[in-house]
Amino acid sequence: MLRLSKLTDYGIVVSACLARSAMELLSASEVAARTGIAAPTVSKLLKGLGRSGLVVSERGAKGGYRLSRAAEDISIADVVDALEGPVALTECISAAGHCEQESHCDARANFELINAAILDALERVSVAQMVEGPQRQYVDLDVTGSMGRREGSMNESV
Amino acid sequence: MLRLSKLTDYGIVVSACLARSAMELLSASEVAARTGIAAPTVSKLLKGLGRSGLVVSERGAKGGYRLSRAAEDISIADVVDALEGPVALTECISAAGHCEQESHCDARANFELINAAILDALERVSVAQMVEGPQRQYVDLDVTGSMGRREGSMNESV
DNA sequence: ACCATATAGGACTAAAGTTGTCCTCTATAG
DNA sequence: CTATAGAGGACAACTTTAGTCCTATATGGT
Repeated sequence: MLRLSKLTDYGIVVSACLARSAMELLSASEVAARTGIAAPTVSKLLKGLGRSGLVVSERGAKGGYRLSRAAEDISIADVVDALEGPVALTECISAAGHCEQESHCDARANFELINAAILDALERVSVAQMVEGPQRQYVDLDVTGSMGRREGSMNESV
Repeated sequence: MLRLSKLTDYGIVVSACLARSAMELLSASEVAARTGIAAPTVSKLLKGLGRSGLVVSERGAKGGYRLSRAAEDISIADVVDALEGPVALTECISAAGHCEQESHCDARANFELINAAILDALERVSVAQMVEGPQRQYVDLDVTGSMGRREGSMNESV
């Protein structure tokens, strides 16, 4: 578990679809057709992404959606944030203090760190990269070189 | 969002509680009293942790639970895994292939990388550390110094 | 031997969140 | 002025999660 909601997952696919068409205006139904996701759902997602400013819309006939900025500048964290709100691994991170423990809760500070690490992982991948295919870059520079262990878990082979 | 279930969150607290008492045997009700979590819930969690081998139990009067190995050797990822199953950010990571896209899904490989990075973050913190309080080590090297970056995250100092 | 205490395991209920659909309103191109 | 397309919100079905309870089994102490 520890899973992204399906809607958010779709949201990333939808964003990637827009990224593929650069700055072209795509209607919600066009996106639905291309991604295979049900039209009303795509519509809902695009509205949500629009509210957060990740995509911009044009109404009326010939209207549609496009990304508000370069796909390289939109991270997965941005999309997740737009659709599910800020990443907060545990309740005590988002909601302050109604935790009976608090006093003897050394855990919290550590949770915040874990949370930050996860957020970092999500920020490090852009929508553009999702379109491009497996990211050598990411693998080489981040997971291997740093994000991971000191000796690099994933591909030492850098 | 992108949140751990509350039960898992409690599970970590329960594990930390056992860690605090070293190898002493604690009954479920004792743990409940110490953590402030409802007794039946604690009981349920301990059973779950027992099934995964993270804690060992002794039945009968004077029975109770204790960690099966040193708290240093149990990571948050272990606890999450025990209680919610393997970390899988998206469906396509755990369940193979019923995704209409698959063909033009460059996303998947990237999801796997993000997933690995998150898993890594969870593996890097032990239950023992949750008890010890804020991890200077981690803080200095990761959040402060870099958190993301190439310079070694949690304990470069290894 | 018996009883009190504890865990094992599973059934079950209630609450909450997630998904997905639909309807009405507004804006724009032709 | 009409067809198309987004905006916004209501809502119903479904799934998951959280928490409780009950019965069976094991063990220590009297």
